[in-house]
Amino acid sequence: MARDTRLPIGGLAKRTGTKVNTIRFYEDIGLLPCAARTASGRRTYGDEDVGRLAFIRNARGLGFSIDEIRSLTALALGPAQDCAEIRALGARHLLDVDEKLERMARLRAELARIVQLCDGGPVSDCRVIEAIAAGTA
Amino acid sequence: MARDTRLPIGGLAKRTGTKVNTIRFYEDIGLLPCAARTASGRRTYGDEDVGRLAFIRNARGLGFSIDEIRSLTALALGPAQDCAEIRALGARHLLDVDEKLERMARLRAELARIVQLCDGGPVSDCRVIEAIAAGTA
DNA sequence: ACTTGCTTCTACAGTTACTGTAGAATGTAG
DNA sequence: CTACATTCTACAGTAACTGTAGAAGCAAGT
Repeated sequence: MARDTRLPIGGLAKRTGTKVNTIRFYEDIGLLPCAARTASGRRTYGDEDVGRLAFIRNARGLGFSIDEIRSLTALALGPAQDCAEIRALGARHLLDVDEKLERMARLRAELARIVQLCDGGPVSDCRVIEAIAAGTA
Repeated sequence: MARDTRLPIGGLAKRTGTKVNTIRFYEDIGLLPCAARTASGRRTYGDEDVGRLAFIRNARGLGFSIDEIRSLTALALGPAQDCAEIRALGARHLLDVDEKLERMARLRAELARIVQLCDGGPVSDCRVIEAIAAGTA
């Protein structure tokens, strides 16, 4: 077992791919508990902190908002019955993502169409501006 | 010809599906020119303003940033040669959108997988939290 | 004429999730 | 012992709005 793997904030940052300021920010808003400090007042982190921050970063990467992550961790620390709520939160988020994906796909098609309007034609015939102005239905 | 179709800010807002505050915001940052005013100091808008705001809203809907829209309108008002630049801007934005789409699709798959972990199993076996914490590769 | 109620005015604070900067102190390597 | 890197706190800035406060203007009903 690797004991005494205490990291300074920069180490934790490197380990989790997070910026130092972001870690302090998470502590400020209570997403991370207050870190332990050295005699001189510097933050030190252990394995549990690495795990918790990794969880946060992964959840953010999955598109969960900070408020959602707050719910998620609160539920995770709560009674086992709340598992249903956890799943519900995930499912709701999945619906959001699907909706966003659909909108983006439509946007993509429209944008491609508009950019095509320029392709190969003489420069003076560019209709991109007009196409955008005309609206995307 | 419909002359005298001057609108107050609320009318323009309704016509273009924009909030009143947003219109003022666009004026503040110079995206819209300063509006004409009535004797008592209220903004009035004509057809050209409707068109310009519609263009902005459509471009925003297509995901262009305000800075990009600034470039677009500057180029649109410039010499015809800049059409190539307009197309380039659109193409660049299209690449961005494609990239975002890809990332979101991957995220969607991972999220779906995680939510599945709960489905049908007993409540006490929920692994959503662990799955998120484990990272998404 | 008067009052009610809606719209508009300016100006600024709040949102989300960070990122960057200033200035001081502390830690580390040569 | 002297650089240089890291950390500390505290606050300003980012994007693109949204919301609020308090005052003033305007249109309609009585």
